[in-house]
Amino acid sequence: MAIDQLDGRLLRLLAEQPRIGVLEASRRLGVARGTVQARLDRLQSTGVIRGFGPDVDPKALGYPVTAFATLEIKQGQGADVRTHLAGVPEVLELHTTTGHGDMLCRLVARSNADLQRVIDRVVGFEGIVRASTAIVMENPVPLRVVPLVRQAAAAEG
Amino acid sequence: MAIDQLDGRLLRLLAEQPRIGVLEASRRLGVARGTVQARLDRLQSTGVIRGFGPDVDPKALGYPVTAFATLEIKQGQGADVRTHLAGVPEVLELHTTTGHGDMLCRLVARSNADLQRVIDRVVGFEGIVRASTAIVMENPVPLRVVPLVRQAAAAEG
DNA sequence: CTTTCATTGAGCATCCTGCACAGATAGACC
DNA sequence: GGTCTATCTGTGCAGGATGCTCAATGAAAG
Repeated sequence: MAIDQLDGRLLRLLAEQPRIGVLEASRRLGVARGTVQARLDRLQSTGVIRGFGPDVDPKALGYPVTAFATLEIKQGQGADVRTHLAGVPEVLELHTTTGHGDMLCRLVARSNADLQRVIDRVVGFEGIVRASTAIVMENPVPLRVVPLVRQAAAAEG
Repeated sequence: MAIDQLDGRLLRLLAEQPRIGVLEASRRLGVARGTVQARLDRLQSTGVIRGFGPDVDPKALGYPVTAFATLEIKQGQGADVRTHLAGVPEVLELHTTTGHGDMLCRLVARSNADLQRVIDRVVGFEGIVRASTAIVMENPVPLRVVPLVRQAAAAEG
């Protein structure tokens, strides 16, 4: 579970050049091919690397609008709401949280007008008491893990 | 930019079996290898597929706590705040939004106590007026795009 | 009808993968 | 010191995949 420097370098290398193979990675890192293979296997079996799924851009799929909705849930309706939201394709992510709301979800839509339709569908469920939506205008920091990987590797010496 | 059924099936296949190659994909989809190769090239050049970066789990890296922070920014300090937050490794994502706050960011931390340190670092910047944090308890719907891909493919006939 | 484009199937040389093996190195432990 | 375990290294091999090209087919568009 601990990440050492070599793991960190490997992860960063994969993040920047995802299409390189094990052999090429071993050359860039200056280690033997078997080592890279073993590290990769370990990183995957320990769950550090969940997978190599394609990183799909919703914008390019025709969903350029992103929003975050904070939902307030009626007591005891959590499970039903989760099931309901999981059935909405435009719900990309759902978290239950502490704080003012009970849930936070990430939505996408084809347009601002379409966002209304999505929100109506999301909140059109009896377990949801209230929803407040924040539309994303800019995304100065896209989802990233490289800085975290660097820090985790440094922490382990 | 439009996604047809074959693109949709290819994307879903890649999402479920990320380690298969072009040849294996062509077999599963029942099309020629060159077709898969051409589709993949097109999906990447049009930006639908941003890449195949490793999907790293912060929890496995030692950061099991996730939180969302809504930030209120002093007028005209946006650029500085963005730069500041981009320099914090635990900030995985940052959006500027409409609504009650001005920015929304995703944080991770090593523990609830560590989260305090992260938040202090995040808000320890003069451009930030106020911050409210929601700690994630559960993640019933992890980040996903497959349902969206299915819908986008269906919409294009 | 003609043009255009995507798909197909084939071939080729090169390269990579998965696996195995023995030797070297380092740390933990008694 | 001696021993054990784990990791890294360098090597080899067979099988398979990749990137590329080509001509032919088919279908849709003008």
